[in-house]
Amino acid sequence: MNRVRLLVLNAALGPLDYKVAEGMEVEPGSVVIAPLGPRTVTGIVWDEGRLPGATVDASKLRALREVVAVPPLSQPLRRLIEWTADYYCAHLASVARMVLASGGALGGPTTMTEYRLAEGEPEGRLTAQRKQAIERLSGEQGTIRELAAASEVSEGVLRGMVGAGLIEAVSVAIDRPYPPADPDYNQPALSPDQMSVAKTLVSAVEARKFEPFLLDGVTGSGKTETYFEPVAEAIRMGRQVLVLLPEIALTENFLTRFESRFGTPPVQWHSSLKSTERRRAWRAIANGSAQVIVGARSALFLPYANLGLIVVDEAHEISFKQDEGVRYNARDVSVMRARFEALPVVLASATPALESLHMANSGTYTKLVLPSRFGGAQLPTIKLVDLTIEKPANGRWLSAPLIEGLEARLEAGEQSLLFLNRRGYAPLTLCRNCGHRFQCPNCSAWLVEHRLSARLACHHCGLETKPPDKCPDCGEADCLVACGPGVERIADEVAELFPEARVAVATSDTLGSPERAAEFIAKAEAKAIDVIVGTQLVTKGFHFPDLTLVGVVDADLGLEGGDLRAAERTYQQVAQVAGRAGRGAKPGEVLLQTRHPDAAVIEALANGDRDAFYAAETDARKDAGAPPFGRWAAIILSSEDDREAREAANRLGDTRPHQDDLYILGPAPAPLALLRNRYRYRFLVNARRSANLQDTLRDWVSRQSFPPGVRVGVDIDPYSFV
DNA sequence: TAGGACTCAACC
DNA sequence: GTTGAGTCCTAT
Repeated sequence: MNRVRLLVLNAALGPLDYKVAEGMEVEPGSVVIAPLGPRTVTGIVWDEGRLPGATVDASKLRALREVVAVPPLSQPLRRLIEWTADYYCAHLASVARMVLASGGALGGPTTMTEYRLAEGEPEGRLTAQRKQAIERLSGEQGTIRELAAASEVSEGVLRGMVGAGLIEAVSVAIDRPYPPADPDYNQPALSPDQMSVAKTLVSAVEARKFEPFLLDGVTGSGKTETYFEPVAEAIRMGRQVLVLLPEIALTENFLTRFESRFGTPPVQWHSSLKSTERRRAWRAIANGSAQVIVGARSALFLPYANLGLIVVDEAHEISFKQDEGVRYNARDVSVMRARFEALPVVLASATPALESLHMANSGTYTKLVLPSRFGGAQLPTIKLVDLTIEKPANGRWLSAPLIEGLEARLEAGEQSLLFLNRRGYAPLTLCRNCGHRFQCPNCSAWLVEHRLSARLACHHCGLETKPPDKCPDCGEADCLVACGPGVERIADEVAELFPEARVAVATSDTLGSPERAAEFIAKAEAKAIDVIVGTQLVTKGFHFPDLTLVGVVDADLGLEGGDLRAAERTYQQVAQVAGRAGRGAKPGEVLLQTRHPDAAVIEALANGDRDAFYAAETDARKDAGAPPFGRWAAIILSSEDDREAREAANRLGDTRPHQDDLYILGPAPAPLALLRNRYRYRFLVNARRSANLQDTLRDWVSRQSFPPGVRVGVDIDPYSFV
């Protein structure tokens, strides 16, 4: 082969042809560096004939610069890249970028220099900056850039400290191997149900062929221990396993359980890995030496050398859907990857997405059921508290029955969990004098007061400001009033009601890092916390045996807003958080505060009638032509200039396709009409299953050209409708 | 008339 | 996406 076609890692460029230099060995999947104009680009040698484009005259071809010293991307992975780009209307280059996630992992040196504080007491006087660095960097090691971020001191100051001997350089080998996991380290005792499910999955791993499973097990049924058996089998066979988790906050719990089963923690992959760890993990994954990889959705696209099993835990979680860049759903792409790689994939959940359940019920997925809790624990009883009758006091959010429940648990020395899916103290802050509402300047959203960090924060763009002393509108001092509850406010209310109770707030603000999550779990397990007040972060994964009361502060919250999956999400969240109660010997109780006790979802939750909920939801989806019976897509146009965005959207609207199997709504201002300083307009597309949705959208959007400031994003199977 | 702001096409 | 070339404009 002396002429090759490259997929170059540049979204704006189509495939480019090159000639292979004399003596250079390439094959499909080879990662190469190619000259491009005065620059170079990274590219992947692609299969002949699979990247369409005009053929360039041989005389114009330039020679490839070099072949990067990493294993070529496998054929199944190349098919997955093509499928993902095609299905989600994304650029091949953007998908390929996710595979080569860590540019630094490609070639490069085998050792890296990291820095840490030098041993011994620093001598002489220290500047404030240096002092701060010394205080904050204790126990830290990383590149100068990482240390600068950790200490909030500039890189220049740190380099100066290296020169002064206050910080020392350490050489770290990138390819040092991970300790091997022992499949027989600690075989747990499984229930008969678990054993039968485990056996099925182990055989599937041995069979080395594509088979999707829905592992449908009630909360506390021991799904993790069950799927550890096929994981062990894959390790014995020398094959790799990928376990996808929806949130980093859940990783800590998983790591502990994994280590006690296999004797060593798995390899981790997530966005906050340090660059050295990232390179190390990437290379170990690509050369096959990493055995079990636990990661967030981005781990799905890594170039596994020898994958034998994929597990998607808490597969119903919407955080598997990526809402920026390539808008893919890791749950669905996992199944496709398993298909291309010919291996089993397990979607595990206590509250499966309707789509997954539908696939299982129609026989496309093999359904495995764990119907009861492990160790004889009972599912909790669920009671409704009708807030229209049991009204909390003015400015309070906890009803009398819930307060009584808390009191009883405190007296019995048991733990309680209050769930409210709202971070911060209050969702809205206003001026009592003039009514001024604090709004994010970059987004159409209120600023949320966070008292723990004394900030007003926008949950959409990350803006944080100090709460002002006086109203910016009318100038009145000390006039800020909080409107509505957030978890911090609920925690305050509990502290006022029970001053002796030890209350902990559990949100991404307080448990953001693995260390803090671990600290929280340790404290909760040691019963150093009486009442946990948390957001959706506490709805899954946690296992506290003495937690016997779960209070859902506002069961209706998820039903508001125009989300097409609102009912399902409410059901899942409440069912999951209810599942935290009574996981040990003592039975659990769940109190749902609601203003709509007659709503179908709430009734199904109260009666513990999952089938009724799914049946009602199935009917509703059928009527609406929603998944799995029809399909949705969104097109979002955005620009920093409102008029430009609106005009582009209107022009696109004028050329909309007219088809019987496709309904197009819009354009309309997106529910979040301003996000990160960009004005947004949206189309919603509802398609029958018979419609060729992607081709139609691609054709529609590509016929039009947009001004450079306008971004057009296509979202297939959207979850977020903002 | 040098230099800045901007547009545009090519990159294999 | 990035770059260099080309065009137009303006401050000196």
